[in-house]
Amino acid sequence: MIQIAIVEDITRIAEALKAKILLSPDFKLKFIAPNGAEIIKLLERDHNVDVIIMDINMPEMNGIEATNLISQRWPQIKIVMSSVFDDEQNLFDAMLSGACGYLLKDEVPQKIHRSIFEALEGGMPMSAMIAKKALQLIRKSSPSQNVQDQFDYHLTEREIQVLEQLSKGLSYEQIADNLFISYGTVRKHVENIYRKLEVNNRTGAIDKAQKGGIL
Amino acid sequence: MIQIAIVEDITRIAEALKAKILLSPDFKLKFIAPNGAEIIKLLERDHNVDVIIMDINMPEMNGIEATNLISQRWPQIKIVMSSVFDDEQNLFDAMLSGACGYLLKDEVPQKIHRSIFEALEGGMPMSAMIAKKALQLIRKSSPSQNVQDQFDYHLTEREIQVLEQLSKGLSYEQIADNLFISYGTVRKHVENIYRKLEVNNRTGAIDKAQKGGIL
DNA sequence: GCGAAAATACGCAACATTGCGTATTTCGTG
DNA sequence: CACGAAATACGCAATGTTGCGTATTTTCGC
Repeated sequence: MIQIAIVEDITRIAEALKAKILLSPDFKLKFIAPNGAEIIKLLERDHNVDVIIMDINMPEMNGIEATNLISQRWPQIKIVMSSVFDDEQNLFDAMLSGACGYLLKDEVPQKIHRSIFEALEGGMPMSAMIAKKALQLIRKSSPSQNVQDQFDYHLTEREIQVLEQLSKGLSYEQIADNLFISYGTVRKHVENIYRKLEVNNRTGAIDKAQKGGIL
Repeated sequence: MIQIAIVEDITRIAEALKAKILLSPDFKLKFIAPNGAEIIKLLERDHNVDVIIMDINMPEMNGIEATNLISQRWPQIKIVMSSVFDDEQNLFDAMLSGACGYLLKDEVPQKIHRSIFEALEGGMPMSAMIAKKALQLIRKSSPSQNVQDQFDYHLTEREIQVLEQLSKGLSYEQIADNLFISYGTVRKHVENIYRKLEVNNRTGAIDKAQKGGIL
């Protein structure tokens, strides 16, 4: 069962979204919050959430700020933006803040369902209009000179997940909590990461991972 | 019925892809071509094709060149790249040539299925690994530096020096040694840095400093 | 189904980091 | 000169990290 949260200030829209999501038996709607501050309070009590659908314009704390905080503190939670705006700046801000996808508000249920699965699989779900903008952005960005083929340190999927959380400054305990494994297991993963990267502390690992294109 | 074409030189892979596509009754496999030159000959006779799944590395005419030609001549045809390579340059070339999506070769049937629909709807279907790269590209080309640069954390010169050394993974003792101050002083600087950046560990400080343009 | 690789988990011990309090000295500005 | 900000410095206690050993369970390809 995939745990979903909706963050949206306009009740009518939140209800519509809820209805669309509940059409599928794969999803459980865990939280509905009216703004960023509220969802963070809820997550502090229980962060067992897979995907958050986040509005951008909200009172109290907007979607960008909230996404910044959440993606820092619980990096394993996937955040998909939902907005009526399809401009470049909002897309940028969303992506920079840690969102993995961006949907416009009038999407049909099937598209929303697919987007949630895509987000979970590490994809980048977007509405057609947004995809067009994203494509333009990628095409505009200059062809990178340093296509320095990354070394393959043979990190496993799980190790990369741990490394990502390490790089955000989370403690072993927080990482264990986020990934639903024990403190001891996190420690073992970290040991293996350090051995593979040939470093002996967190900062060295991050440095090497960033230079090697892992992060 | 959605008309599909496969362009792939390795018979084994082409057959595997064909099998995956034929799992769905929505798709009709119209053409299988071994290279870019061949698919173009076929399209010249009959271009009633909705989506082409195009390999990149092929003899005669590679996928990038072929995509360039096809997207120019039959712009309504959606082209999704398929490759074993997940590097930035190939992604970039593919997007420039007119492809709308990029899949890695080992995708499961459902993902391919979804990707074809997404392509038709104007989306940007990508494998998880590719989505990650695309996200990096977008983030790199960010014009919105001003969003973060607004915040001045009021770090002093000395604090920035300490922060720089912190970010390289040096211990307090090494930093003290490098800056000709005592261990205790380094600690105090670190405390002040963390307070100003509102973090409580080294990695969090580095993360924030990098995002905020301090480092 | 066998075997290898990965993921899970814990204990011990050494060492490093962090938070808080306190205090003195240095330096530039009004 | 007086003031405040910055830099210097140390002690204590709590917490976090790292390295090493060991061990079981799970997953995946052959």
